[in-house]
Amino acid sequence: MRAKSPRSGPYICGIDAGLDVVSGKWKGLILWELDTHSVRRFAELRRALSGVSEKMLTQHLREMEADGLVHRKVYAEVPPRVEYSLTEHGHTLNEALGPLGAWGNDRLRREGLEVTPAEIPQG
Amino acid sequence: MRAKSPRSGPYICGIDAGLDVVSGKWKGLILWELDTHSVRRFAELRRALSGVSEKMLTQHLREMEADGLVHRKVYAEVPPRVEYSLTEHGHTLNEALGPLGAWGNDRLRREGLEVTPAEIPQG
DNA sequence: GATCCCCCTTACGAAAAGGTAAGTACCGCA
DNA sequence: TGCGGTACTTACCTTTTCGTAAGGGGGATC
Repeated sequence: MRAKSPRSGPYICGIDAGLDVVSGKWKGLILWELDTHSVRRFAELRRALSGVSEKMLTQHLREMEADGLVHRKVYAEVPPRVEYSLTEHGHTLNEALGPLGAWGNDRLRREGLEVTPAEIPQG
Repeated sequence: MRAKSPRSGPYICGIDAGLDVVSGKWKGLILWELDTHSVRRFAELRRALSGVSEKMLTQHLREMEADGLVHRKVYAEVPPRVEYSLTEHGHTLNEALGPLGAWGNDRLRREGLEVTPAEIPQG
């Protein structure tokens, strides 16, 4: 199921290694969502990331789990219950992305770019 | 020649808008290289980014120019001379990427990931 | 005269990323 | 009995991204 091989070649620098784990259409948002809510279930994430497909969501979550960013806790219940949360590394990564988010907000403002309505998290 | 359409849909948040301009195999490194040397010619960049093809380099530079990150100055000489440098926005973006770079360096260390030899810029 | 350097452009193709749709197995509710 | 909810998996297809290879037009160098 793994769509992203664990990286073919070596990394070039820290930014390269940092960008690698967040490159993915929804990863930044997953990080932000898990940081603000601390614990989220699969369906909650799916509703929060409007437009994401179930396939992409599970794929991204698995990759982020493999990268040590999110923790996945499965309850042996029926119906199934799975809870996602950030690991310590995921939390520090989210903090490291703070300045980039601020820069991005500036960019949105100064270029008058379109932003999805409903939610405009200031993250 | 534009390989990346200026973004189909709206942005979700600042991180989304920030990641959009740096997603590209060599963009982080171009940013870093232009920040440390302030002015670089095409061939200099090509040598610095070992492994990049000319096509990708020009493509990335054009996209970053369109995004207002780099400034492209062409001298009407022969042989042609073109100098690239960071704009103000490119510079602030690079600063905003600092924490991510530090996080990435931590990741490289703690996971013992492979890094390209020769150059290990601490950026 | 041949080759190299400069800064690209173009064409072609492979690989990766992402989207769509359906199926799984079980349960509660009406 | 049928539908919706839980958390996925699988197959198939399109789009995007990246790489390879070649050309181009002039000048300098050997």
